[in-house]
Amino acid sequence: MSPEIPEEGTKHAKRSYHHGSLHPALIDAGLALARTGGPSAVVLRAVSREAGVSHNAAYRHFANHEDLLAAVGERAMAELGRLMLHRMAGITAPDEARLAQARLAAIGRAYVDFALAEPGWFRTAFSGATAHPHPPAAGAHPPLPEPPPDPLPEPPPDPGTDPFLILGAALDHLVTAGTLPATRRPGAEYAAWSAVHGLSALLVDGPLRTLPEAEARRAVESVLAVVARGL
Amino acid sequence: MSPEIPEEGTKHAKRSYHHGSLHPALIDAGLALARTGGPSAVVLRAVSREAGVSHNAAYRHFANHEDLLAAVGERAMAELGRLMLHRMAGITAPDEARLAQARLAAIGRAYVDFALAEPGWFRTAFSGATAHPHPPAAGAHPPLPEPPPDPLPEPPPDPGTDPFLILGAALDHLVTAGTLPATRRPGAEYAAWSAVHGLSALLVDGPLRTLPEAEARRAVESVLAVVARGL
DNA sequence: TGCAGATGTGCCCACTGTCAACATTCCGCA
DNA sequence: TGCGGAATGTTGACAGTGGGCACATCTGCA
Repeated sequence: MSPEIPEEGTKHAKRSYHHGSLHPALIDAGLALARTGGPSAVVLRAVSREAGVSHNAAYRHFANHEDLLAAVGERAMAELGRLMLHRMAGITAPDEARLAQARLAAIGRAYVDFALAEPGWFRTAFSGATAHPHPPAAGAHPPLPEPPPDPLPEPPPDPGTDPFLILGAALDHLVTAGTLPATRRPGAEYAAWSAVHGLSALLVDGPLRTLPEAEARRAVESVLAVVARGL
Repeated sequence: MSPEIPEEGTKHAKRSYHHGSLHPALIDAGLALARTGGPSAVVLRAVSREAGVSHNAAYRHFANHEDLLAAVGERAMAELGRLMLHRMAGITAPDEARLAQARLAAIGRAYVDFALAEPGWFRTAFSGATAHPHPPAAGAHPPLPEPPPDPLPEPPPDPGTDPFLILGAALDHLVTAGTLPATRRPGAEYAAWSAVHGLSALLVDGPLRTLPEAEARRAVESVLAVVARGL
């Protein structure tokens, strides 16, 4: 209304009408809000406010609220993938077979640990409409062809951090190490992923939410053991 | 404002100021809304409208929106349990061992089928704060002691329809049939439940949402096979 | 230099959950 | 029988939400 002087940069130093990089700034702000409050905290207006911009500015970068939430969820998913990779990298074993097994268990543990340590991000990662275009994939995975460098503004945010692909690689390793019969490889990710994701969901949001820490730990190991035996 | 004649019963016949049984009516209305729209469709005002009552009337029966949603979720959960029981009842087998195995598979299939057939209810059942007081239960389940008939207005809505308890009974059956070593019984529900719940969540809301029907079927069987082998 | 498209702002709307004040009805007790 | 308190429903208001529109401001390219 009144021609008040707008305080000259309320958070970000140089900002005169044009933010410069609102798109990533909005995602970052959303990620911060999602971390503590889950997907429902990723409120368009709060995100815009956090980015030092009026609501509605976001509509220049995202089609709608759902679109923004999906972008934030994708980042949260990548965060999960990053933890899986990190844990996997720290594993050593006397032979290839045991290495492959230990790695599978490690990424499984990482999955649940992430859900428990960052429930806000976990919920957000799976709340969005992040419709993975995972094709049937009932066969073997070639090592990430990724033929056309599609001209999207955002390069697919680290294709290496996709939890599903990380799991697939771990299962492939199990095959080459001779631990998993090749005939059982197709579809194996469904069982492994489902078990670990289900436990995470039940512990974070579901009826197992009240399980005491120690019992939860035991449940994780129990689930991992069943999967290892059953694959 | 103006003293208009209020149409005399807009849906339920006799209703003059007092509804008579608003509490269950609200839950029923919520259940109907949840079925098609999931938990986010269980809107306080819409539910009240559906029950033929002004918004805010619900506050005489539920502490807040979350409370109502939890009640609706509990009913949706019971619906899931009902399907599991129904499917289990239809199973026959030449001997006890195979019967127990087939039953376990049947309730697992029922779980996923329910999620796929009634995604709205499935989401609602697990969205609410229905904090099951499932204690550690790492031991054996005595056959539902249920000692004090607690004076709650709502008798625990059919204790027999609790999916978790149904699963526990099926696993117990596996033990008595000699298929599952008793030493492996503790914690077995975690693996079984997690696998089936995880697959459901991934198929309904998660990255596997775009999986074609046939592939989804295959994934279910794959997951069930791994669990059966791994338990 | 000028102007078209990109980006950000203000104002508006319908809708939501929740609160407080009020109206109506029911039930137990005299 | 009657009456008063406790349940139960209603009305109106509030702040906060996602979203649409017109307009302001800036940036890059001819």
